[in-house]
Amino acid sequence: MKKKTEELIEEAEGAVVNSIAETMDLYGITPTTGRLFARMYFKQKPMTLDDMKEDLGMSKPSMSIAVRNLQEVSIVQKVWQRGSRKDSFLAEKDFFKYFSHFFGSKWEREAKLNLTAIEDAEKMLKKVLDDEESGEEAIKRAKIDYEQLEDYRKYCKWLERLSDSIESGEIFDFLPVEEETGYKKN
Amino acid sequence: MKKKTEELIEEAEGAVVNSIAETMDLYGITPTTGRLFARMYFKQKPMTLDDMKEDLGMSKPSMSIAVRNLQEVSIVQKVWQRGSRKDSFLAEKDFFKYFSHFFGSKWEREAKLNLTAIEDAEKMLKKVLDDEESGEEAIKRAKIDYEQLEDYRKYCKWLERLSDSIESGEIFDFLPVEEETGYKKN
DNA sequence: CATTTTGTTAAATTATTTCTGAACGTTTTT
DNA sequence: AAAAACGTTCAGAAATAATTTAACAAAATG
Repeated sequence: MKKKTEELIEEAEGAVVNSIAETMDLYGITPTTGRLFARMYFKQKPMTLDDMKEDLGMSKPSMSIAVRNLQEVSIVQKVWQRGSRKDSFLAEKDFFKYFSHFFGSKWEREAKLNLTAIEDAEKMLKKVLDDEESGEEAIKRAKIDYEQLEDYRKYCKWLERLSDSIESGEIFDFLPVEEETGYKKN
Repeated sequence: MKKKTEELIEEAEGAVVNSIAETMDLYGITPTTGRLFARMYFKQKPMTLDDMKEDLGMSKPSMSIAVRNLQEVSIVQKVWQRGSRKDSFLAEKDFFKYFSHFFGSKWEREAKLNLTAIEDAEKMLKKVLDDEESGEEAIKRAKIDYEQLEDYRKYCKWLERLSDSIESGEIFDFLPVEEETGYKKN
């Protein structure tokens, strides 16, 4: 029954593949990109575009795009394979690194984007506040907005620091990876 | 020039609205849902569906769905307004709470989903490993998968703890919200 | 240097999602 | 109790996004 056990393994992997793809979907990763990563996660050797194509039963351009998406969030790496002149790719197996890369880069980008928008907005609001001809209502509204944005700015700054401490691994000092389940340190 | 200052304020808010909507999009929040939240963020009073409809220039069903999405991640709340029998909604202005609710619930869901998939998969893999008739190759593969899944499980457990410490606010002990920029504590 | 291999881009098709007006069921008002 | 107001569901239309085939450009081979 060699066939049976192979099937069982495939089914086991399949369950996790579905789950990983579904959860990645929660964060805006498109389904096939998610599925590709999950499949790669179970491979012990680097995959070429042709491998992926065959594995997922999809076209090569689709795989090209999907793998690029994964590279962009640094959870898949291009590796060099002697002998083959095809590009080869390897998935990140350490989910802690996965987490760091994925959220680290997203938060960093989020913070940067919003900080510049906040700067722009605050400049305009200052103009309103400094303008003699601004109406009372406008002044009031501008003031409220400005203060709110200052709070928002603090959050963005915090996000940046969070991002740093994620990428540096510092966060694992605060929240260590426990060795085994069932034990509690305190 | 009262008109001018109003416009300037609108432009200021608009810049941040765009930025917020764009970053929410990064995490799988649909554009109009993101835009709705961002607009609500700048309102000092609760909004009704009709307010939203007018504010975004969209249909009421769209607003109904969008606001439901926002409620689901706990960044918008239904509030009671005396006098009106329409439902009123208020956006979360504290982005730290926003962060907690948003990622807290997502991570929790992610962990739960994957943990059950891992359990299922491990059961199947055990069957393969215990089966006398399993081929050598199958055994090897099952073993590797099993060990990998154990690592993955540790990550999911960690995610659960992270989620807890986020929702409890404990994380702010580790990474405090700094009062002002430019100062460093150490 | 011509030929083959490989990865990406472009255009067209297909599938999916989003949006709206209409219909519906509930609740409130009169 | 009838009428009006309100929020949601539904079906179809419109807009987006994903996928594929075909064409292309770059690089390696012989």
